[in-house]
Amino acid sequence: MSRSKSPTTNRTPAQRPTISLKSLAEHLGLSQAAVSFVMNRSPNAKSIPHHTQELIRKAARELNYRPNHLARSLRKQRSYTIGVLVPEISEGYAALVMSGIEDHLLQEGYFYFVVSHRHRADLLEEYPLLLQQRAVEGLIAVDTAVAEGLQIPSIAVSGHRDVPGVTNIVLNHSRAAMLALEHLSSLGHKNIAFIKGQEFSSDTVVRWESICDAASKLGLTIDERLVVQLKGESSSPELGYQVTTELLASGRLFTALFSFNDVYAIGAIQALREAGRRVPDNVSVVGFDDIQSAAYQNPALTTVRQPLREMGLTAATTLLRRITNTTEENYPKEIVVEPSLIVRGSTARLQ
Amino acid sequence: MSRSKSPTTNRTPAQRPTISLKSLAEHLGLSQAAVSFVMNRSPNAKSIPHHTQELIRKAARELNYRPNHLARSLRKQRSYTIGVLVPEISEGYAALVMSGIEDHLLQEGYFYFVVSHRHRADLLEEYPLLLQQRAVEGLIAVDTAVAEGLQIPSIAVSGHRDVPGVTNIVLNHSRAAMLALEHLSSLGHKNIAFIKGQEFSSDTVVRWESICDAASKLGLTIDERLVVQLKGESSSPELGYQVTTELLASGRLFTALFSFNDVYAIGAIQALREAGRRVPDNVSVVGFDDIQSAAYQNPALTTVRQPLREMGLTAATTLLRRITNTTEENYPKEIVVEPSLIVRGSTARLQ
DNA sequence: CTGAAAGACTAAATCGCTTTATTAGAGCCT
DNA sequence: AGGCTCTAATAAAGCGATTTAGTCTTTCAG
Repeated sequence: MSRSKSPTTNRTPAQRPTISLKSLAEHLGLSQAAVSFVMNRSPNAKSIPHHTQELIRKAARELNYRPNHLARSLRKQRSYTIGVLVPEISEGYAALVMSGIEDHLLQEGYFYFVVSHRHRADLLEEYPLLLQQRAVEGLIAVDTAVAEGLQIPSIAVSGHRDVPGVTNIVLNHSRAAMLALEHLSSLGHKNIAFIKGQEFSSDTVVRWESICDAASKLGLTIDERLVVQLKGESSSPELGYQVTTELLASGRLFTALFSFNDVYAIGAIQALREAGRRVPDNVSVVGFDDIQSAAYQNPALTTVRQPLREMGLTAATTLLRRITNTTEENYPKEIVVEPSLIVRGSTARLQ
Repeated sequence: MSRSKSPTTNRTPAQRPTISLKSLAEHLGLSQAAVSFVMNRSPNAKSIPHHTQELIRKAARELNYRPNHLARSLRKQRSYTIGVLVPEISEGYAALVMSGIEDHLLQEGYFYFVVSHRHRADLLEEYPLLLQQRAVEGLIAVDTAVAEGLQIPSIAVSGHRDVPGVTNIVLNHSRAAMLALEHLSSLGHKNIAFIKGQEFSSDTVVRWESICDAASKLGLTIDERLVVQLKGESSSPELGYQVTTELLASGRLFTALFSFNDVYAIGAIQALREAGRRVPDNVSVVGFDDIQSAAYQNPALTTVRQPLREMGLTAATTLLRRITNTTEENYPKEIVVEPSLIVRGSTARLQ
């Protein structure tokens, strides 16, 4: 199959085929058990003399022994694998959370499967089952409403459903809304337009409620005619462009716009610009999330930052703790993380 | 553990614990073999009467039988799992390729592990081995120089190393360079600055060579003093900002800038703007990749588009073909994909 | 009435490991 | 000599499937 060009220069161990415990044991003239004990530094190995242990390790190295993880998982009933369920990989949101997740998991010797459901109900139902068939020890759902009744510890990042057995990692939404509106209000804005998230996004409802709350606390009134709702599966700036165009067409006056997220804010700014409205001179725009490119828009985007990487990290840490803690009785129901307002060039004092 | 609130309303099958083949067989009073035959629609099942088959399937459904994938993999020596090695899970390059990969893999019943090496040499060496221990049937390396001597079929997306056993999926770089330079040249630009990629990026060398080639074909001379090289691990626009600032500080005249990728182009535009140079009036900027936000920059970014999703898709398709084809003798060594020039607002005729 | 073929299954090996229980011998004590 | 403990291991069960090689009926042609 893989005829090596120069069999004499096999530098890396990777080049030689891997060997089973059985053949290693046979080669050594020892039992599989003995070898297993030593390789795993199991307490049972203490009766095996150092000399023999060295012999075993040496042979393992030379014959390139690498235990088959499948067999080990099956036997130990531990797969050291978890499942990550995201709406879509290519979105900035999921990618950032995932990178936080990965940091912790791989460090702890876990691997993970990623599956993206693209908001399809059938996949949303099927994937958790498939993952469980593959013996994942836990599940992290990102921006996804997980079904009830999972058999394994689960974490929802921005899941917003109170499901037994699931730890929710959520942003402090009232604070987030307050940060944004306070900022706009302090700049003198009163006529604020809003882009609401799609219905399938699990953040949509709570975010909107928080906005209404914050507005009333600040004495701002929300004009329903300045509120547009995103529709459709896509998560490209195009959507923000569309709804903003509609908003402009309606003719209602607004001096500020608070978008559901940065991506749509970017589309919105484009639409405003094309309509001859300058940002931030005529309209101030606030985004949400603080994705990488937010800082590099023109103008740079003022936004409510979600600590997405940290949320992923927290998700992973909490999940592993739940997996290794034998007592699952009082797992954390909710972990709240704090937003921060990043003021950049897309907002300015009302003139 | 999971005390169900209302045990009478167990709607979804997910709520009941899964059961083993053994217990299912016992419950039915049949052998495991018989059940296995039927569940897998194996040819051996043809001697089992329809009536019994139905009984088996019914019981499987009711008792929520879901075969343990670990056990199955171990026995069949097929894991239906592949490994994906990326530099970093970010919102840009890797995420797009991954979404292409995922599309095909999941559809075909494969799952995949993602690992990111962050350019660390130890991880680059270790991860392929760990993945093989986990019995992945193939490997896709994205923008990563894979080590030699893998025991499994492997695909490198923009890998640029001629490693036996690896199928390379590469962009037609000479065409890419030609597209960009032709465009700039036709707009009258002669003094073109270049941002070269970091040394660790596998595209860097071939891209630069293609640029030199194309330039000489077009009769353009490259002024070495207008070439800056990116340094450092980061892949944020900040880096592009920095090198462009240096470029400007050097005082050399240039009317166009070709960036290693869109992300750095975005940073570069920022730097140009802050230095009082207008894009595209004073300087035309061409990016590379066509990431999502490229279209929504201000000005919208002219860029050489890499079909990243398609490259991921091709990688997955090719890999699965290699896995299922028993004859690995003449696997494809290289698959070339074509770039396209997306002309937007960041380039203009020299004035 | 017999032998072969078909029908309806089953027993048991196997994948590669972990882990419990057991053993065989050496050394020491009484 | 017999009984202990300690050392240095090993045998074998088991994880949960798949799969090969049967076994026991029944049917049916000759």
